[in-house]
Amino acid sequence: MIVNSHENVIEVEGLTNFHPQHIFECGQAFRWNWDGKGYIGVVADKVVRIVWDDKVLFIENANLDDFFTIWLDYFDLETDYGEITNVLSEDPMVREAIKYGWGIRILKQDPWEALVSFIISANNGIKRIKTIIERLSCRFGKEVLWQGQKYYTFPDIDALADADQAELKDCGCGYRGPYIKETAKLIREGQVDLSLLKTMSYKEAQKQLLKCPGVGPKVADCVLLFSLDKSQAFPIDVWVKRIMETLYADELRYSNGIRSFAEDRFGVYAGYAQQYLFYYAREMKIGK
DNA sequence: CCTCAGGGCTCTC
DNA sequence: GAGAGCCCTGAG
Repeated sequence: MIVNSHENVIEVEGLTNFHPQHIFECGQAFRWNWDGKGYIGVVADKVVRIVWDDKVLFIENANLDDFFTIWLDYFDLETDYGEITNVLSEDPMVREAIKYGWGIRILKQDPWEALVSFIISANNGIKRIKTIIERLSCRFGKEVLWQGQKYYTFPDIDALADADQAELKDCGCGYRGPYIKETAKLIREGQVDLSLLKTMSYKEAQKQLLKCPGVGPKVADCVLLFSLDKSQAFPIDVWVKRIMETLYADELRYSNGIRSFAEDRFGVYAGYAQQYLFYYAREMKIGK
């Protein structure tokens, strides 16, 4: 991996297993949007555009300092996905799924943003999730300008802890409004300390997250996988449930549920396997 | 126009 | 542990 920079654009060469569409449209993050040239996203207080030409990754509006403090980690560029896909390919089902979802990377998002985002995700479609998060950011976040366009940071904890229910409702949160506000208050009061969760075990961190209203096993697993480096998390949504019951019907008959089966089968790579399977299920419209 | 499902959770029994 | 109900919106 060779990194260069000029005129506020980072160029990363020698990268493999990087497919922007699969990364940004697999439902792990909700603030990346295609603008005709690349994917524009807001991470912390930075707006960047990601352009990929099959050889070089361009990160526009970023300097070298940002690259090493933010983007290297955010895009999980130091993880060897070749090794992960090799190991997972021992399972013929996942090997097939990887054909469709190759180039996925698990983004290392901010835990607070991931927590709120996946509370919103409950019983909701990706399109509406994105709309709600944009409205929340627009109303409660801070404005960031880039190339004459306005973007908004994700709301901080105080902003949502102090939000009016009516405002949350206006943003389209529906019945999740109270969950968001109560979760924000719980974190502000220190009853759940997100900064400690990375150093905890998967099970301990999961237990903490489950204290938050609106957070059940699926949402907790998403937060653990997408923001807390818990690669053994295996979020089971309707898509993953369907694809697992389709692909592993026989094995599941003799196992103690999907979660337990995935843990045994995929181990610490369960989260990666889940991403390939989720993408595969949606592409193939399994069960539809 | 209608019905239904969507990266589920909470509450009740 | 099983089941109903849930804000709202896009898809059919």
